[in-house]
Amino acid sequence: MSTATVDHEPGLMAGVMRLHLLVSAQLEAVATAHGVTLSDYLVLAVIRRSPDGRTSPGHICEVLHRTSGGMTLTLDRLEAAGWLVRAPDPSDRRKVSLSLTPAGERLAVTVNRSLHEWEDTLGLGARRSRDVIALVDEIAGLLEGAPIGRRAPGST
Amino acid sequence: MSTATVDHEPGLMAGVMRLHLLVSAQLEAVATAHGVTLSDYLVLAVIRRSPDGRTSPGHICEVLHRTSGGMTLTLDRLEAAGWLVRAPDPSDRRKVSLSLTPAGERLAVTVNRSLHEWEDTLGLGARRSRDVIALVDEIAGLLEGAPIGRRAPGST
DNA sequence: CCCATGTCAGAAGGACTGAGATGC
DNA sequence: CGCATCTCAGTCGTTCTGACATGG
Repeated sequence: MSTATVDHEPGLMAGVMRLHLLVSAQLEAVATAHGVTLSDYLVLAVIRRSPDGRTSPGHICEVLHRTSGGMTLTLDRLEAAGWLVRAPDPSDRRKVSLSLTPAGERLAVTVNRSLHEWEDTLGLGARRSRDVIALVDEIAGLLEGAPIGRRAPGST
Repeated sequence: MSTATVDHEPGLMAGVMRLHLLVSAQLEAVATAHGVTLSDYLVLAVIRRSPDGRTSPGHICEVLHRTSGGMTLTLDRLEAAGWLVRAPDPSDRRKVSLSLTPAGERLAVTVNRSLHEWEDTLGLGARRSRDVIALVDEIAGLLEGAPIGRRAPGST
């Protein structure tokens, strides 16, 4: 059985899993405290952080790994809630231009602030934070290059 | 309005979010490659890592932040798939004792191995890993003590 | 009698698939 | 004509809520 793997530190996966669960629960809790799911907030956040505060459904699908069919439903819901509006894109009339309403902007900002407060709660000092950021970014970079979890561009 | 917060490194939450999304997608991908969802795998994993390879539904609910009603359904599904069995607990006849079947054990081991391979893929050296583990454990510890996301014990 | 554990039935909410409309 | 972008209709799998049966 010489599977010749690096000897597995018996705690990394367990730790990753534990952290993943914890982070999931808490991010979700922060968002729902403001009346949105984390998924919905992420859609608003993507719009907010796009150039001019505008993007297309397709772009959101790529960023959040969602299908276009599903995204239509989500956008319907968010639009009905008065958090975003759809407008025709002048440059390419196949596209739709999404932007936040004032209420959507407020919500996104509020949730974002809560998330930052949650972050502060952890009590990492500024210096610690910098190390963590570097590590987080490094690992995120590795993951983006990883073989698993890539998406074919043409998601129906 | 001197909210006196630590000045927000403009990247931590973004990084956490990005990492969270990436990790979610990849853990899910690893699990589904073996024909289970991550959620289902986690149930199997909790059983496997319990003393004597046995636990109760209630215990799994606590660990995974799930409701008992929902857990019943999940257990029904996993039992029907032949991955676990329910048995009466001799010491307390209200309880149910869950254990993996050989097939369930095999599946859990296989997925676990894939997760470790995924971890190796990242190419963190053994030394790096140790640092990451320490950090992960530290942050997980902080989160477990955090105010948000606690669960009342009596989840119906 | 009260609490704990688990199950059941019903319902909701979210997301996907495949087909189709419109425009480039 | 082929491709891209988005929408629509139908469906599915997962989880929750609340009521209930059983046992300590």
